[in-house]
Amino acid sequence: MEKPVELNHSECMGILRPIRDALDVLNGKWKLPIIVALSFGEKRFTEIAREVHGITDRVLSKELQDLTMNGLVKRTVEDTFPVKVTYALTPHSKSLDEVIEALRKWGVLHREIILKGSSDE
Amino acid sequence: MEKPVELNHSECMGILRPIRDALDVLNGKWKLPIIVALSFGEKRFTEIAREVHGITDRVLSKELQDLTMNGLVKRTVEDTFPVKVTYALTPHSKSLDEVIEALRKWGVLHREIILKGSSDE
DNA sequence: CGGTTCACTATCCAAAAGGATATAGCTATT
DNA sequence: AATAGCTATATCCTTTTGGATAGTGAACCG
Repeated sequence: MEKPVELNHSECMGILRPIRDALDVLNGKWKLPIIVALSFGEKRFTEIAREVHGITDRVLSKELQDLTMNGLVKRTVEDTFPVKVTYALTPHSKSLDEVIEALRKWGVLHREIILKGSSDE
Repeated sequence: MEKPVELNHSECMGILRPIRDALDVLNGKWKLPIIVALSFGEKRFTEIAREVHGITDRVLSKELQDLTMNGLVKRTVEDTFPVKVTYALTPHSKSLDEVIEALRKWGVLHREIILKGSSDE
């Protein structure tokens, strides 16, 4: 018995892997709101917590770690008074702009189409 | 004490809502693999199940419902032999191509940057 | 000294996503 | 009638994600 044909898969995976990577970076309830908050300038932990309303410290901490590990956010510790920590977007995060804009545009288009209830388009 | 400034939020939400919509449609482990499988032509339930390896019937059923509700997949019941049901991408799904391509390109770029370990970009 | 701010971390929980398995209705074959 | 293939749906369970709450340590405020 020849082994089952799953070969189209390897091919698909080559396409899908980077897409998954990208979605993983952006996904979750808070990544984008945090990025947007930081797009107005660098901020401290509690400032972000206040602006991204509804997020808890625990989750914010974790999300900032994720974003930092993915090179989208730079964490800076100033060893001043009570250890000031600031978060800012990195240059790399700029490269996300096209992606975000593509998502946003499609989201708007999609909503229109769904609301029209066109079941065949 | 004036009420806290959460006004930037309404503004942010206007931008974020469509992005969230778009991510919700694409997200999850299986949506893209299913779309890719269907991009080679219409397929029947079990064909998709075989091609998208690892997916269970239960999940495939649910995902196809989601995609159909979102107008990306058309479900056709042919009342022939043993009720042949086929799934195919809709014209609307074509509009996703740019989004997917943007995600894919960014995923590739991102991987390069992460692998380089550049911690400041 | 007690209280507050900052930047977290720890513990516990609830909800959602996803997987394993079984089964149903239908037809076609034997 | 028994069996098998197709298209699901139902139950149950595990994993992941995110939320609630509290606490840490250090500095500053009164």
